[in-house]
Amino acid sequence: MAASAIVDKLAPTPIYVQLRDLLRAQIERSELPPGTRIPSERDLAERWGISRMTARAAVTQLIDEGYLRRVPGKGTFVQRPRVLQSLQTLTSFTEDMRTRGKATRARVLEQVIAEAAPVVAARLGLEPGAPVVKLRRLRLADEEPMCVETAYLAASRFSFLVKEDMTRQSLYAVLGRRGVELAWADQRVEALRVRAGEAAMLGIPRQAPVLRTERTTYDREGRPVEHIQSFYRADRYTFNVRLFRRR
Amino acid sequence: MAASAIVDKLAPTPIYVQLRDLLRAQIERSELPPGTRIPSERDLAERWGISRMTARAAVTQLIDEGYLRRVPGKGTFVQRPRVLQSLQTLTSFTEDMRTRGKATRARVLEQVIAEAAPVVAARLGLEPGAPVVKLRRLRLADEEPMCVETAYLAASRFSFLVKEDMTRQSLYAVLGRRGVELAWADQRVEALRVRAGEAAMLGIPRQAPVLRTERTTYDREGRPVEHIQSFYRADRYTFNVRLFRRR
DNA sequence: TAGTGGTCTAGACCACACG
DNA sequence: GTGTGGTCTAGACCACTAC
Repeated sequence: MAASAIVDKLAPTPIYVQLRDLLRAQIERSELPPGTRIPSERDLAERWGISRMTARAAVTQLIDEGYLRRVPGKGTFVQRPRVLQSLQTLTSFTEDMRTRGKATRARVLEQVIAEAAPVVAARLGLEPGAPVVKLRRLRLADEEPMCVETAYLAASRFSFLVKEDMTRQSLYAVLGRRGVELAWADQRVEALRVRAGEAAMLGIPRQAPVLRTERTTYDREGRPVEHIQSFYRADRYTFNVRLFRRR
Repeated sequence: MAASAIVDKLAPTPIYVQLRDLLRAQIERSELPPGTRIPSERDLAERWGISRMTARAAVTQLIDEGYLRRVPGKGTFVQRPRVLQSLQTLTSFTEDMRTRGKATRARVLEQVIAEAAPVVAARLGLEPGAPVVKLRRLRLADEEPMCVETAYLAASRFSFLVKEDMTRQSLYAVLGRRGVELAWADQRVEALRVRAGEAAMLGIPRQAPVLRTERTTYDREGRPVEHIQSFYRADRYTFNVRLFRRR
């Protein structure tokens, strides 16, 4: 590996970001195959004419991203690629279906301001009966019914949602345009026998099993943003996650 | 906050670990309530007689753990507590039930060396037909059947498992004692109608829905360790996760 | 203007791995 | 012993926020 001067100390991009992106690119192009030892932090520093702490910052981020692994006394090694890429877990229905190569559409069943039921209020950190936007949709993937989804959001912050056209748009996309940055969600998944109303809409037999999910999503400040209850057709949908072990 | 000399520079524990634990304890005891600005990095450094970079290391870890949040130009603030604590997601059945306050026990149905079916082999990175440890158990929580679980592990590495008593022990505990460090897992959750055999063992009616999960777990080196298929009683079990949004 | 986090330097000593 | 990552220091300049 030649010490080409790709890292630019005068550029507005931090040096460690440049080095990080460069190393990541090499790993993804398999120039640094899994198991390889990358240059030591001192080597990297000397090669790029930067300090060791800066080189270390780049390496640390790639470790957090799962590309590298440090072994004290031995070196830093390229990890074998993860089966799914990254922890892209919290996704909207639309994003979810897109990665599966399906086109999505929705039939809006309700899009109103309503009073929060106690459970919903608790999840959203509101008083019971507080006004919430209620958005109930039948969601289709490649024109086939996939799930019935009901979303609740505090009307005090998100009343604009009752005026949006929600047949084509992802709720997350709309929120994103309004500057809402979603950060994490707590989700619960269970199996149920379908109820009559949902059975008809989903086009499945009575008594068929459905996957019910309940999700509360929070923004970067830790404020609850939405609470969503969904019923998925069990014959068309599985829920996939990557779990991490607590150190 | 008095500058009591709790941080010990001569102790074997790194300074930033001491400061991190101290700050985390204050947050968890609500001495630093959500929204509070914690002292600036320079303040912390001066108070504890350490350098700013060291103080910063402590803060950085608490940010990764979700306790704090940096706002450039303003300060570092305590995050509101997360509903479930942390990302302790990848857990064994035993660990899972313990956090719900239930005692666990297992009935071993099979504990043998078998040939890997194609699906299992693919997940474990083996050739079809390669020898695997097959461990099939009925798992009870407070003496009530909760799930039927079948675990597969490469016999080349884990043949010792056929000799372990698996009625009381967590598989993860056994692996841990042998130096296997689990890191992450890919899991799939779906809803199904129960099959006759499992219905009888779980003590639920035919046609009842069950939650089927399939999990492949990897160690810190990224090698697949186990592949597990489980059927959970839908009336007794829900699957909970915390999802994170890709930045 | 003063204070904050974001980045960076050029050193240092330590425990651990390996030959 | 040499090399590795793990930790730590005592400064520095920057962009941003708030007053």
